[in-house]
Amino acid sequence: MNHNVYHSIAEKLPTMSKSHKKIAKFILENTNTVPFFTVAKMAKKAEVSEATVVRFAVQLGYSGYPELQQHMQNSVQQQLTTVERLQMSSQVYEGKEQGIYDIFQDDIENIKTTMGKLDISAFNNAVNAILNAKKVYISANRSAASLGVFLQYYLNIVLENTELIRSVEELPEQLYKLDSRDVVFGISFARYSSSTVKTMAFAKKQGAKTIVLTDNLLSPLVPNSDIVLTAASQVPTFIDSFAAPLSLINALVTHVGKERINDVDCHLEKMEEIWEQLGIFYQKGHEESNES
Amino acid sequence: MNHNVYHSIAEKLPTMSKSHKKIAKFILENTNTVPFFTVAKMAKKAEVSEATVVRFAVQLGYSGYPELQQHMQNSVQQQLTTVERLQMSSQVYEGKEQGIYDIFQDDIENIKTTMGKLDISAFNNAVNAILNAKKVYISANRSAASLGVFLQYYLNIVLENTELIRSVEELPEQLYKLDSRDVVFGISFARYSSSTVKTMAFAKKQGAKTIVLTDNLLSPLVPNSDIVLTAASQVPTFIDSFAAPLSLINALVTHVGKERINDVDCHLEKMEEIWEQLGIFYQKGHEESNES
DNA sequence: TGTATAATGAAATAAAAATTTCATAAATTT
DNA sequence: AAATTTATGAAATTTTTATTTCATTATACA
Repeated sequence: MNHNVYHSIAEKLPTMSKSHKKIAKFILENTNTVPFFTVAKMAKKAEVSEATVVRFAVQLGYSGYPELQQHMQNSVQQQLTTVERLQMSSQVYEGKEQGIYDIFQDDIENIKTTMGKLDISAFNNAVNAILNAKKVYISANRSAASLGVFLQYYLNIVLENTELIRSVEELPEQLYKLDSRDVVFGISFARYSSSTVKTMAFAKKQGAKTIVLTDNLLSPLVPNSDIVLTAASQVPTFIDSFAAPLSLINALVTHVGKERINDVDCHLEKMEEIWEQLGIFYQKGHEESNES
Repeated sequence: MNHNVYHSIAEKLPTMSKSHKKIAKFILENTNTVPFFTVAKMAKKAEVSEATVVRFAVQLGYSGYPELQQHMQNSVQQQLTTVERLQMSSQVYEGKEQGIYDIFQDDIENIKTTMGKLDISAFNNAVNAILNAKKVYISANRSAASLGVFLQYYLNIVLENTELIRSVEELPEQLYKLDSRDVVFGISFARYSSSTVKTMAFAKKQGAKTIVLTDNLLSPLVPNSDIVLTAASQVPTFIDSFAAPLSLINALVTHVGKERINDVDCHLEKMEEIWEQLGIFYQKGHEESNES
């Protein structure tokens, strides 16, 4: 168990006193700044006395505050060296860790590539098309379904008119009344799902506005689309990496949301009420209520 | 005016005395550790006296060593808190394009942060737990459902024993026979879904191995989990950004897959056949076959 | 509800860190 | 090379920071 400072704090959190919890919480929420704090500053920020801060450190098993601080500082230093090492990259790593970090590194590259190749006018067209749509249908299958779920969830919060199509089978019922005021958004990446390809072809034929998110312009989705967005998804393994496409979807949803800022605020408030009534989101304080 | 401490040190280096050069050089070569040093440590490391270290700080224009230290610490914090700064400052984006790129940039930062903070042993434990599981259940709701869908899709290709639980309602039927050889994988981020929290609490009580992917150690999922993985998801908008968590899931699936390399190959071959028969994936040449 | 126990903060004390002093040793100038 | 200036380190001093004490408040227990 290579428990670092923060893990051990988090672990002991439940058994801590009120003030100690305040300190623990503050530390865990500010891991980047806290290692620099003196006892006095820590006490002030966490709204407890200096004595309590010292007792906190001792209770965690350290000889005093300086020792706790030392451990937190090491954590920051490690963090930086890890990132730096990776930035420099090219260095050969030993063992398993290499592979883990490589995947993150690949995703960063994918996002950079996506950013670099982004067609801003296509992006803006997509935002406008979505904003003006009567209804937005999203077609995404297989692994890309995850992207579809994400896009649908947030677009629906903003627009309240978004639906997810999971396969061609359920397509006809949903889409037979499709017209030019609707938008169909297709998402598919290499080993393109034939279901999504067919859906887009159908949508196009019906005269709907079609947007696709895919990996490149050779994708079979392209011929049937009015607006093409591309995102990099290459990693040298058997899976697709969707970090970059997801980031692009983030940007898309954010910009649609920005245009609809007032509507969204209003809608979010309504949603808040409903969520609260249904207990959709976890609330502090209710935590131990159903335990012995 | 963007002169930070290190720039001004580098600038004045040529005019410095012997001992001061020693200090300056040491600082510039150890920007990550030096901000934590006391005068004494600094003196020892740079092989000069404490008095000289103090004089060095004064000569640079600071009131004393603590002020120099303060500036160096700010530098470290800035490195780490691009994301936080954005949240604080809530600067209004000017040009639209900048806003688009900022989102990608934030996601890159999120991935870097996630990478830096990754607990490798927790990661390896998660991989092993999944590999040894009789069955893997994934609990993910709301926006995090997208991550759940992705994880389930790929884990199922590798292991053939993965199921997605979408809400507590369908929980009892799936989980009543849960035992210690099963793994339950919970995914939830700020505004934690109470459904997922409850599911994890139940799983833990039943004695299953629990893994969670969440944003930090204060998450309500943590108390009910054996293995905790954290990923950054902060962007200064109304949505959660899942690029970093997704990247972490990529890494996880890849590593599980690597361990099962032979099984996976074999399984993928079988899947290929099935996919081909069902026409799941798009094939060149067949594209217009069922059109016009 | 009263009692025992634990937790807390203000202030005193101890410890550590930074700064200054001063004698000495390098440079620099003539 | 001698005189002057400048830089340096050991030790003393000052300042800052951490810890302990003790009276008070909050919490748990019976």
